[in-house]
Amino acid sequence: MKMHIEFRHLRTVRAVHEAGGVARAADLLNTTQSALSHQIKGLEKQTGVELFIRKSKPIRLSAAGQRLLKLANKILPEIDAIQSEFEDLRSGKSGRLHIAIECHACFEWLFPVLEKFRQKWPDVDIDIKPGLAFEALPALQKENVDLVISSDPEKLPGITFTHLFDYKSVFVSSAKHPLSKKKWIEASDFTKETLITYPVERSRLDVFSQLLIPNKVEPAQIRKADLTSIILLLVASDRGVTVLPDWVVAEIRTNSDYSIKPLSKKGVERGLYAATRTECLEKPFMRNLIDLAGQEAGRLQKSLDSL
Amino acid sequence: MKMHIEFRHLRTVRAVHEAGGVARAADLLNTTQSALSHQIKGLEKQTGVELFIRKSKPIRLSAAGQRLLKLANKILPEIDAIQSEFEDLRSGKSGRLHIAIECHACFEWLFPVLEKFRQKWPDVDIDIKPGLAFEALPALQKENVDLVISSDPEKLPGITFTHLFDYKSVFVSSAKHPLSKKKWIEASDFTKETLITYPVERSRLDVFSQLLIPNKVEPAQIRKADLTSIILLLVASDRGVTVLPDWVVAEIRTNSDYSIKPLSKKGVERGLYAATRTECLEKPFMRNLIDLAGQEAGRLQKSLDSL
DNA sequence: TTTTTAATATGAATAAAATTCATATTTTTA
DNA sequence: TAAAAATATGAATTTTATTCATATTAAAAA
Repeated sequence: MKMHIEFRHLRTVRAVHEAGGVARAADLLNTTQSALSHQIKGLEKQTGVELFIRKSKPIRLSAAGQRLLKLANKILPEIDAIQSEFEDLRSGKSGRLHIAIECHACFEWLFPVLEKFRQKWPDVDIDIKPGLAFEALPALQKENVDLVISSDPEKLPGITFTHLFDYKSVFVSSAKHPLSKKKWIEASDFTKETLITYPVERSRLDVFSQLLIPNKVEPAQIRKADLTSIILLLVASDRGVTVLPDWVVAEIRTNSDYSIKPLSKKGVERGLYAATRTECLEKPFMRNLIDLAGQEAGRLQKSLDSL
Repeated sequence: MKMHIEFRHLRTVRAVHEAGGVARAADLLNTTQSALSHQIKGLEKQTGVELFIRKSKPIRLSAAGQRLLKLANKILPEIDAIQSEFEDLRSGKSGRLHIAIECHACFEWLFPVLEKFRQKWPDVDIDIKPGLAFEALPALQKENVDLVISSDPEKLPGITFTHLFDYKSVFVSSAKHPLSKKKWIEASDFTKETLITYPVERSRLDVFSQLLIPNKVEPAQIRKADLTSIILLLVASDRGVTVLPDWVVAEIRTNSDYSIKPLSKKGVERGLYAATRTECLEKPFMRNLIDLAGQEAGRLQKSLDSL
């Protein structure tokens, strides 16, 4: 008295209808006539309703049975569909790729990479999660995101950092700016300057973490801007100076309005990494994304060298 | 490796989501935490997909798990619905009432009965099956129909005939017709007449089965018409004569255009029966229909007597 | 941190259920 | 009416699901 309607029953009802009889349905379902007979009997007992008309010999569906058939035809394709979705997931054709970015400027090179990726893996659910730049790595561990772009590799259990490329952080000012006379820029040079940065915590800005904080220097003023193009516009009109990755400023290298100088005598060089859960590196689309990122990095590098 | 997705799994996924955790879901489903844990594990093995994120402690649905939840929310209400439909069927609140009518004129009194019935049993699927007047009883046995209105009760296994009412077959002609002079009409009176009948086999027309065939009389001409009102129209304009049940002609009794006479000296009296499969008499709606038919018959009888 | 507590996982035993086999019964057809 | 086809049934068997006892793991508290 506890049995429920199960998918098995729906399949049986459908098969009996389509094959026209229990015996033929049994062939269709690779089972025995007896099994189906017991099954139907059990279902009828459970529901308390006659599903088949037994007075005719290949048995036919009763009105109630037809109602059940209707349900079967509605429901069974749905699980077939989800099974095949799961098959895509398992084979790595589809999946989730939710990304957190620690480094704000990275949008610049990430978007073209994602555009290529999207065309190749249309079934992968791509998203960029805003607002968790600081807790990006815990979020990665907790499977809230699947990929973190970071400059600070750490030893974390279950997390793998894949090196993408290296870049230099460079100082940018207007060509008219007094500091443009110098060969390189030191921390102390910022004391009297307005520094324009992305609106994120200092710890995530190379100019602070690599230069100003270690040297305990505070700029005269700090001004924040979202977009790289706006930062550059402000710099061009001499409202302040900034520090950006070299591949960001590649496009303005030939522009005589700007002056670009290394930070400190030996330069500030940093690496960029893709952090993923180690097991996710198995997934073809994940490896492919990291490959594409590496290729894009190579392209950027070449465009820098050629200038 | 052969297990399928089952309703059980959908219920579990839904419960784990709603209760927020396996242990609480187990309470909800009146089972143990262990059972659900094994269940989930089996399902994940089957689909090859991680349905839950286990790194957080009340475990959460993964992207794939959410897909499954969506399916569960779509499918589970559907079986709940069908279960309650079946419950209605079992309790006799709903059901199928497909009717075959052997006697063509019976539409006249059946329609008002069905109208009352329909209001009382809105969930019963009523239909009148045309075209199987002759094989009505076999169709009843084979469960193609559920009720047959018949004048010829037979002893058949599994079939019960319930008497509804008796009626007389009466002769109708125009008032100007020569036969309207007679006290009653005999078979031989038809020899020179045009007889107007419903378009069905002779065996199903009382005038033939009860009078003309036994007396081996053939009318001069036969003309067929579908509707009682058309037959009466033709009779009024003296295009022929007809034979109808007394309750059909009740409404024209007071109309001086018509003459109504008994068939033969002692009259042709017949019974009308509701034939059903014996087990269907258990169903409340079936008994009620037969009751309603009896009441309607009583009403007809009264309207005859009062004239 | 370390400890404690809550939540989930697991293996073996048990319980439940579905399927098969052999055969009986019923319906249809020749 | 017999033969053939289709379905039903009971008991044995196999498969599957659940429980129990306990281990493991993640989160919360100290």
